[in-house]
Amino acid sequence: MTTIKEVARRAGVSIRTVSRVLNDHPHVAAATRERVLSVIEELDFRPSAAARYMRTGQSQLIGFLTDEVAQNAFSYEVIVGAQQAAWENGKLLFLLNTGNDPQVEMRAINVMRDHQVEGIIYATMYHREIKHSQFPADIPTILVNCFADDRSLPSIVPDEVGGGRLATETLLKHGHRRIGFVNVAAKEPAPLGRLEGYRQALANYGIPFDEKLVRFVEEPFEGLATSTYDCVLSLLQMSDPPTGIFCFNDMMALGAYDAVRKSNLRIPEDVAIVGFDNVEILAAQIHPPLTTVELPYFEMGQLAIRMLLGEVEMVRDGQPVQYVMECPLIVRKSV
Amino acid sequence: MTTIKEVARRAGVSIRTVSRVLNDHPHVAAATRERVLSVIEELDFRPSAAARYMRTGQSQLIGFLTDEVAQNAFSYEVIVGAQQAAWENGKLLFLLNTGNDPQVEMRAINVMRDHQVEGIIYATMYHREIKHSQFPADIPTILVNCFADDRSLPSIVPDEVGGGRLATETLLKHGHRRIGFVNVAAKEPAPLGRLEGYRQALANYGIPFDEKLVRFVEEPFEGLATSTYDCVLSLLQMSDPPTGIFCFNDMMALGAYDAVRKSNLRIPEDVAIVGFDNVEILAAQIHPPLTTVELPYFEMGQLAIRMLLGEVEMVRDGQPVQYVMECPLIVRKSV
DNA sequence: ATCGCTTTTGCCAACGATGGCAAGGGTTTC
DNA sequence: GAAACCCTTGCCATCGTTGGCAAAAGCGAT
Repeated sequence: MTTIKEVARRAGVSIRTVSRVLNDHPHVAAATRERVLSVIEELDFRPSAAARYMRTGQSQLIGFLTDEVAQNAFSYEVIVGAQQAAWENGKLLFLLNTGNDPQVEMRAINVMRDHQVEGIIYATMYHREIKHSQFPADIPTILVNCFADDRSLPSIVPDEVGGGRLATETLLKHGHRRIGFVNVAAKEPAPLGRLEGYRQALANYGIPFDEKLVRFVEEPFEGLATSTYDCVLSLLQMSDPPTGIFCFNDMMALGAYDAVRKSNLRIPEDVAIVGFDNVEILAAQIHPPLTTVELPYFEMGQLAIRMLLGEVEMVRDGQPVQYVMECPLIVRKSV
Repeated sequence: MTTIKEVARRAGVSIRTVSRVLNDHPHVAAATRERVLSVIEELDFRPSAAARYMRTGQSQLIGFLTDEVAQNAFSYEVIVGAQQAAWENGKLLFLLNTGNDPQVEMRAINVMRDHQVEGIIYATMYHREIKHSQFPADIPTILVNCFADDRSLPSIVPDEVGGGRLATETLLKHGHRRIGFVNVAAKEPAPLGRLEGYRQALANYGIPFDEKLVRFVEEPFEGLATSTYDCVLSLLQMSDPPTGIFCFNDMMALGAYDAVRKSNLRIPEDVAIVGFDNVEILAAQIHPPLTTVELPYFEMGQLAIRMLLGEVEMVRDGQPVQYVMECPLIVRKSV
């Protein structure tokens, strides 16, 4: 490893002078600067980040914690968004996956502290509530796709209600009046919020809520689409069947497609379908391509970094803020 | 930030003694150790990783570079695998996404050097060849899902040929003798290798290669499944149609499913289908669930770390080694 | 040549940790 | 009772960098 000392020796100047060149300080003769620069170039010298941190106290590091790795690895987008924003600001991202194990989580946070991270981003795979207590008070922390039980930390979450409303209104706008909703049964922000959005949209159009049109699928990942298939089939066999169906996510839309086809109906002519999540690999590939609501993961990651950097406020009126991100509609061909 | 100095002061001992306690050195009286430990606990003190590195020269950091973010974000598994293995060995992962921009790549590598990473892992989203020149010679580097043009760096790649053979033999084992292959048209290791595997499998069973059974789809991501749909339709309309179809990836299998259904045939009774990639969100959800070959991304990430740590050899007979990872078959219901 | 001013440069201390060495104190051995 | 030993502890230098301060050098004006 070449050090600043070696550069100084070769350039025939003191260490201090090299440091000045390195940091673009004034008061260095042009010729000297030139000479130092060429030695730096020649030796391919780069100052040690650790040593620099020691002196300046600026670690330039941001810790990124994730809980489990889910099937919907699309939340990877959060990481990419954060990484990109961090990079643009000269910060580096440390990645730690905790597998949702509280012990690992605690150790991970300690490791982050060891490295004097300037902030921590904690992102979950599913939108959910988490315990606040685990986070150190002395490091700025942003929650992404989750929020603290006591709202004591700033957070960024998707607007589930708005997304549900948007999906439903899309169907309403196209003239559908009987609209089915295949939801999942969990008591989590996503199913709860999307259902609320569904109700709001109906209310906006003056359509009474009909609980027979809302079905709940049990959670296990395997067979999610199959359960949806059954739901949609029974929905279509009603005496007054829906002409539009809103599916909790794109995987489930896959099951809905099968059910519609099985019923010898066409999408979107006979039955329109809207999904949620915009899993491109799925939504863009199935036939016809699925109109769906997108979870703005990339932007959420980006925003988290901006908050840590102080570009966006983290606290308003003494309260940690929660940003509720709009979920845009991705129009394809299923409506 | 509490420092070792503060701990020493409060415990009424010298810095050196605290350091000894921290590093489990002998020659510390039990009572003293106890006292120091309790102060550490009380102050919630953790030694600075940067300062420690300065003295010991052990950064414990590993840089992880990725090129672009592809639609198949499943390669995220590589990162998780690496992260987990790193964590188990007390190492930390730095994540940098370069967007496949050579300039960013160069700067990213420099940043890694600034932080004195002990090694670099470079992972690409698609299996491909890359230029070697960009990597510094003085930092151990492992390529994942790619390999250097001049083979000058150790690498880990999936066994495309073996995977293609496995997929094809799965169909052969189930009695299929006319087997179609929908490939993509690019001259890349994946399509080339899988085709070679397809040929080998046929040869093993003494079946002549029939080029009319192999179709090539142009690459654009949008409409991949649709193009496959057309291919498979024409395959099924042949006078001597295939009873088994091997699709280059799972997205394309989606198109194949549609074509088979359109032809009023059943999967797997009339036509069996095998995919590639094991994109769970897709393969496990479609009906019937897709039998497919898995890309062992997680294991590849893990192995990369093991190589960097010296648990697995990086060089044999003076040559950087290339690990060709077996791609296992995931049996579901489409064969 | 001297003075004063500005520019350029270098010395030294610091950041927070670790390791070599030696000093202090207690115990054992002759 | 003194020498030899071991256990425990502390002092100091060090890692690679930056910043405060002061010294040196250059330069124009007297």
